[in-house]
Amino acid sequence: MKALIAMSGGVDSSVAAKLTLEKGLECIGCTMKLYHNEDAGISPSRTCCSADDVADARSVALKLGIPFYVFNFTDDFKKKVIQKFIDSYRQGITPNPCIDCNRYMKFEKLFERAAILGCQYIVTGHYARIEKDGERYFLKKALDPSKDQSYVLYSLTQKQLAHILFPLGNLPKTETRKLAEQSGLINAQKPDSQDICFVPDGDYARVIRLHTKEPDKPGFFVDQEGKILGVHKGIIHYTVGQRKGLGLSLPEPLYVCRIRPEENTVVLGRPEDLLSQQAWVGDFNWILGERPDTAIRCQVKIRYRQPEQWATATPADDGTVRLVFDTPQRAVTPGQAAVLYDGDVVLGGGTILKQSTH
RNA sequence: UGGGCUAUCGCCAAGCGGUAAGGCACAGGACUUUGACUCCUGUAUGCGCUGGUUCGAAUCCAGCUAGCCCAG
Repeated sequence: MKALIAMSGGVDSSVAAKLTLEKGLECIGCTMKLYHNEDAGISPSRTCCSADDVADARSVALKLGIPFYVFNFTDDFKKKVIQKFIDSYRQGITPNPCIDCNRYMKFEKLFERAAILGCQYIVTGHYARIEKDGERYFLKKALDPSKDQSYVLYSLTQKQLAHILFPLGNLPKTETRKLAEQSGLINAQKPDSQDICFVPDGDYARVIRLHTKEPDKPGFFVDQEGKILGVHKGIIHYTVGQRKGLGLSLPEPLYVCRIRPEENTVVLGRPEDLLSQQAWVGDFNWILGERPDTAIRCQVKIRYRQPEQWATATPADDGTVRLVFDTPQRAVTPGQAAVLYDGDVVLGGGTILKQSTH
């Protein structure tokens, strides 16, 4: 049995490779080159993170004695992830590029390469579990709840799950580092990755500007009644729930409640104005492959790193799902993923289309 | 031009003779494989200007300057 290991150069995927090897599978290591430095507004000559990350991955592969390849996915990444990221912000919605990267790069493009290389499995360093029950595969949360990444994997299908291994699903992060340490892996103490990979300095608006070549389009901040409160820098700079960076000094902090691209306005309000009882979710993937006939009770995660909330989910004929939360939720944000759970099991997920106060 | 009021950090604003609260904004950090939220830390040797009274003044007094409101 052969496995293709997606190695980012970080400690997690490195240990995943090691564990897969120890399991007796024939391993091939690889790193996806996803973007050029110019796409991220970094000097082409500068050997930034991505180049170093490839070097780390290569070093680990060498240490483990497995072949190592670099796949150039820059064209697809630009089309499927960066462009969607940009389009989303310009439409006033807030994308989660990591989810798209998983969906289109790791579990689509990489699957094609795995097939070509004769690999039955794709291995990644995600903290999540896959369990088989009869003919069905269940995607479950990681054993270590603090590192659980099942949220970003909701788009996986039965077909994909049958060919994926998550060796870290049962490990606490500390254990992963310990294993890396014991194996003498170069990146055992490397900090966890964070921020958007193609936005190294956190200034995502700069990257959007870089690609669109368009200047910011200032507009008005308005309150709930439509009264003008000030001037904003352009809607791409804001997201629902945002408080900081508005540049307004008012008697109390205000938050972004909604973004209206058609008017180029940003609506501000108080914390209570951010609450939503309902949300509609589109582009929905039911992991087991079939949509429930009736409404179901479940727990829902409406953003990464936020505890699940009880809700009733009603699937509609058009493929969307309506969520009614037991408790109104703060800053339900269009563009973010809503992922449904039944305990540890991921039922499915999709993209939040809109929310409603009542 | 007469009469009245007000002048404290980028914005709002406490202070009322005893040695500059607080909120917003901003900066840095923590958290984090998205954006946010949240949390922590920091931020006026100086209170429109110039003098005076006092052991001591943002706080009292005088003049000046600026803005606002009534008269005109």
